[in-house]
Amino acid sequence: MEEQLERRTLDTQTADLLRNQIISGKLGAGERLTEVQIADQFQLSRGTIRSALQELKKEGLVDQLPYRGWAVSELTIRDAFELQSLRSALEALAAKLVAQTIDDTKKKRLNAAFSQLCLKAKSSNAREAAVADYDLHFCTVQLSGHKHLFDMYKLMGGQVQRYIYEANMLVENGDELIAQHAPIIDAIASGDAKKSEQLAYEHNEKEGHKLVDCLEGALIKRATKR
Amino acid sequence: MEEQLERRTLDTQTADLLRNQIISGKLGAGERLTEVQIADQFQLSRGTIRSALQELKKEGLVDQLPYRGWAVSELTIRDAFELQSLRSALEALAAKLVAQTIDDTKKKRLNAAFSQLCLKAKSSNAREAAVADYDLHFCTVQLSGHKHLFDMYKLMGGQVQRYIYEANMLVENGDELIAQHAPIIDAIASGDAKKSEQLAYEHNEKEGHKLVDCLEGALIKRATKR
DNA sequence: GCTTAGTTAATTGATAACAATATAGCTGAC
DNA sequence: GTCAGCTATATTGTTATCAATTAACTAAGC
Repeated sequence: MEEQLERRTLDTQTADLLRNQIISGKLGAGERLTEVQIADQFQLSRGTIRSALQELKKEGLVDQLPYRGWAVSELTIRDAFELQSLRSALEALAAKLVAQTIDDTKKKRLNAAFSQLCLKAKSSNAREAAVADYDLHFCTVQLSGHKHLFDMYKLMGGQVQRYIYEANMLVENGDELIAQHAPIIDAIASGDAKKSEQLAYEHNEKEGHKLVDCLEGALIKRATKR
Repeated sequence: MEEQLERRTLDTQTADLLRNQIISGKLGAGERLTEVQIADQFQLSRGTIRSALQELKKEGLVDQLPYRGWAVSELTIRDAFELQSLRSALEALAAKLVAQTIDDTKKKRLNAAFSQLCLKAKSSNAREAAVADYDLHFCTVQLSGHKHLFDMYKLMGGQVQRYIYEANMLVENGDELIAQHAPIIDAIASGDAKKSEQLAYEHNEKEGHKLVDCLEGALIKRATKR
């Protein structure tokens, strides 16, 4: 067991804080941010804040307006669609890789994440179910052992969680959510790489269309409000 | 016509310079870098260099060693394999999207890139052919109109070009290179999304295995030299 | 009234200085 | 001789300051 103790620099800590505020909507889309304002708020220097904002820029959560400041990025329907199609491609690859290297440890972790999803899907609110859904896919990416894939997935994680948070009404039917994921998990656990890949890809593709429909209602108001 | 005039900040310019040096091998894997040394070399301040290095860190070209410095990242066979499989997934998605939205303008740009590949494959050295290969795929990603996909592809571009540069002997046979790509281009131009996706994916998967074999020879020496 | 040049306030771009940390080499007890 | 602890040095982490740029405002000229 590695006692990693994780020394975290101030800029990464601030990035984490701001990221959470954006994902949770506390900082709304389009909201303007200035380096000095955040620096005052956190009692840190501008350089540190600047570094944190640059991190979030890479993740697509804020836009940099040269010499004018920063703004929380807008989450358009197009963005959500694009992110969903990227998830499809990446998660399908992950599913294939996990199936190819499945063992007891991985089965255990996979089942744990799936159980959590079942729990949340049945008893809890839609948003928590959506988060459990994301966690399950995150788990497969982790288990794939593909470092570059994992890094990429994390990089888009903020934006994905953001539209998940926004579109929590996506999951109307918990049982359906479970039914959709069960065959994927089965395929991975049985080591059928081809099938795992195919199912994971199709699942996300289908969800993509539903997502766009769903977000249209939630976002169209804000889009016109500019 | 937009006269974009592209104002570039110093940190991005330095990042570009360093990136090229790493891709071309002028800065070799494992080489140590210090902020002050680079700052002196370019007559810039440490803050600017720091920002540039952080950019390259995101692209996976340098590693940050807390309180100890920076180092050009090692390019392992595992890395090359992972990057190749990621390319497969992303380029397959791109091929599908381009096929779905193909028009005369896109056909023209695609054919131009393909012609360039044919030219380099026949007359020129292997490295230039490999670069033209990369440019062709870059072109499809661009034409897909998928902004997030494009950003991600660019983000891994540095590392990909790096192993392309390293493994220039990969292309032994120019005609084969052309023959491999022709059906993909045809499928895209004819608007067959499903087929485009399938062919692009398979092409890269196959190349992946060849790549690993090829790199094993080139990298194994350096790996033991540590 | 409309345009245009100049002015000012706000904000980042870039630099320089200070603080914290990790590594390596030295010293001395055992 | 070896190893724990100390110290010096190199290097980054963080802060503070100066410079450059933008955008909004103002007023003069037509």
